[in-house]
Amino acid sequence: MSQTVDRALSILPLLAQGPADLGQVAERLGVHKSTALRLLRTLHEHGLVYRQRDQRYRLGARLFALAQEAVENLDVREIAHSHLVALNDRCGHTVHLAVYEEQEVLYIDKVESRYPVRMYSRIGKPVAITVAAVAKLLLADLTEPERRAVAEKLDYPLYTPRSTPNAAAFLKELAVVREQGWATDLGGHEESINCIGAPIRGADGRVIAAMSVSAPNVVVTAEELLTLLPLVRRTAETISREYSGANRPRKA
Amino acid sequence: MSQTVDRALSILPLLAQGPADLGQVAERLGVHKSTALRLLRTLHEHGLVYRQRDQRYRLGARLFALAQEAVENLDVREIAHSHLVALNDRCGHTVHLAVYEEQEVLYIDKVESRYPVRMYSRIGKPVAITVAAVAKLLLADLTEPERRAVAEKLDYPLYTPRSTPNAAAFLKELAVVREQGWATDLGGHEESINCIGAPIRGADGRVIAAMSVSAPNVVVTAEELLTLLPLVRRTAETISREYSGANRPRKA
DNA sequence: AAGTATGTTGCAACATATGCAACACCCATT
DNA sequence: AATGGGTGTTGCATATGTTGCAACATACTT
Repeated sequence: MSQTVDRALSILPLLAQGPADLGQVAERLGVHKSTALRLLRTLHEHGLVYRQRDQRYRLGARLFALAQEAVENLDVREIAHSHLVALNDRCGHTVHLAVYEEQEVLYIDKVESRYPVRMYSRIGKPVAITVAAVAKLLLADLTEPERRAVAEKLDYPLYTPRSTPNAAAFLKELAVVREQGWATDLGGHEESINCIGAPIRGADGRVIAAMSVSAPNVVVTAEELLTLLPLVRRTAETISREYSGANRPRKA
Repeated sequence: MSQTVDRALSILPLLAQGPADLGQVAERLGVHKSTALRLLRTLHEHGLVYRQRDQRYRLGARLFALAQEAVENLDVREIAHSHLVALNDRCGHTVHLAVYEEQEVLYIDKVESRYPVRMYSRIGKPVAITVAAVAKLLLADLTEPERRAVAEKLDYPLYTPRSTPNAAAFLKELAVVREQGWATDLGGHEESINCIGAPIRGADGRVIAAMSVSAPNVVVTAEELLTLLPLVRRTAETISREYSGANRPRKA
């Protein structure tokens, strides 16, 4: 809606891929060098962009501070955290918390496994949306037309042979998840890693976040992991209740 | 340099303090509602701002993704991480890694203490710059006029009676740190927590990052903590060497 | 049903962002 | 030393894009 701002903001994802110099930025934006310079300067003044000693630009530190403050404003996270830690204490595996926003699912909290073999993931990283247990839970709660719209827009990368192959399969899986109230990812993202997850609901029953427990095959089999399901669901329900209590209906 | 972009970006820190509606944003920006609307829409399209169900705006999820990618581009962090983990394995305490950028010091990595009593800190959070060991190390490496300029611009909050009280004391402390090549924070931020830190240097000898080990009094006394100093310094030097190797002088 | 608060749109007037061309600078190369 | 290509930077005239306005929606109160 605002061309100038639009151009300026387009610089950020561009720099996220790695440092770039003025010429590169200008070229990839399709604008004159002097224009790019002025946009970069403005971003710089706000700390979103940093100029390295070789003159190239990269993303700036203020970005962290902002992301930090943003995450601290998410009350689900605050409420959930201690419960996630408690769950990790009991089972030892990696615990994740994720939300859905603007067609993306992303982790907003994580408690690391106590086992030496850890899976790679990171708060803030977009989740593999077609296979992750938390993604299924969050999308399953959308209305039917929304689900279809999203499902059709997605790519279905075959991380493994067990990955969700296409929109039809994904929609079917979402229906199952919606019905049963929990979800799994059995080797769909990485061959040797399994997850089980449960939804966290607001006072109105809508899914506002999802949590999961992940563990590699070498530590526990999928069957053993599934025995944790009741515990995971109970934890999710506890968080839901606490969240609903804190966020009274119709009060802002 | 660009008024429009400047205004748009000013919205972000504003929203960092909490959700706000259109009117509030417009007022605090000093522009007309319609202008604010268009700026917010642009931010929204880029995912930096999210519109909650009560129509209010808050910071968006893309911000995390960006911050995440930003931190992954910092090669110091990548190189240092395994060494920080190893250090934590040996001593058990919380280990931090921090950098200086644009008048701010911030944590870019952290390995949690193995002890049950943990200190509060978070990657991305700006560091208490006048007292933290890592901050002293990073600032001590600036040129004398730079140090003076920064020292005079800072506030000196008295977190505890042992906090650095003013610019003069801070500059004196920086001189000491610069001389000895390591730094401490003995109860300057929180009464019961002590830290020791060491600098990480690039190929040209300049300090590019700083690391520290922190532990509360109830776990180890300050004297005991200081016995770890040689280990901390060795770790910092190892990281420095590796970093200097990876970043050859005058290349890229 | 009228009234208030909020978000939204179209438009005309102006301010502002734009590309250009010229300049400054750094470091290779000869 | 001097030349040349590469980069980043500045001033300026043009017109493009942004602005505030006023009118319109819409939702929630009284």
